[in-house]
Amino acid sequence: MKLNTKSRYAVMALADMSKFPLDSPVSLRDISLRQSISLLYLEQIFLKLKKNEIVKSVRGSNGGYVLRKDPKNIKLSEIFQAVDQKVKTVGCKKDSKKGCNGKSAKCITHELWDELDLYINNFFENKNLSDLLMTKERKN
Amino acid sequence: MKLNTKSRYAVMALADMSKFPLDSPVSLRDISLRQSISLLYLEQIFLKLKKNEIVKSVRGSNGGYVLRKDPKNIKLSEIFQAVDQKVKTVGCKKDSKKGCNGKSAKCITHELWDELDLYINNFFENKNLSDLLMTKERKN
DNA sequence: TATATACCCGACTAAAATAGTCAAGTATTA
DNA sequence: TAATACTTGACTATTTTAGTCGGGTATATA
Ligand code: FES
Ligand code: FES
Repeated sequence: MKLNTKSRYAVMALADMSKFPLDSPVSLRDISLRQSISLLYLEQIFLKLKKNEIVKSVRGSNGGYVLRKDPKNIKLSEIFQAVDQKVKTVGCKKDSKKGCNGKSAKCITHELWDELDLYINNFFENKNLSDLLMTKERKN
Repeated sequence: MKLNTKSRYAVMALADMSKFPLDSPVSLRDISLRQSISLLYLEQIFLKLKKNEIVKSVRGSNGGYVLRKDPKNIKLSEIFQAVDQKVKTVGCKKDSKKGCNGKSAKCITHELWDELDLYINNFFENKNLSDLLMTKERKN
């Protein structure tokens, strides 16, 4: 049960952005430097964030990315979905009628993992970007 | 954010066991057949469960494994810990003072991931083996 | 006491996922 | 027109996962 860097960086980068005036573009280069994330990797991530309409891009010199919504309204679940990093706790195909064992019924633990899935997603559903910022004394 | 088979199988196998008389040994071969889990993989898993005193072994013909405690008292967190599959949400070393970026301070998202870590572990802490069994109508 | 059953244990490996990099662009502004 | 910054697809090294393999040892029962 591990969180991957793609999700972690996506949130980190967006959190970085939301500390700056929301209407002026923030360049990936700056985020890369401040947060020590590979620029090329960030580009890959932001392409997805853009496609999923979480940010919009401003090309050219002095360009960068701009948040499309107030940080208060950007839920972590949206971000995760955008970089398509889903929570996967069950062993079986989610829609299939078959179990993880190939048998026709769901296995004895299926319900448990399903519950865990919901539980975790609930966390992401109830957290937004601005929650990250209102902790006491944040710099860097 | 994905659950691996080791943890999933460990819980599945123990849940299987706890449906049988608790004092007579259950062989891995039987579990393997009922739950469609590779026997050799199960052996690997049970070695750890044994070392961590969740089960004890009975060697020889008619042998198998026996739960060391009532299923009611076996928390999922114990099982996960036994097969050493930890939850890892932060990018940094947990005890280190350094951040995931190599800098001297923790990153802007650290607190969030730490909270998530606690949140997930809380789930495992509050579930035990017997919770898996009391759902209506369980066979296979 | 022979034989089958079942646990014991370390080492090994194929395949998949992760965490990036690279190359070759295009658009915009100063 | 030079510099900045986004765009996109393909590629790759490394790590992790999900097992397998081989060669044991202990015990029950026929
Ligand atoms: S996890 Fe869905 S059937 Fe086993
Ligand atoms: S996750 Fe701990 S410092 Fe970034």
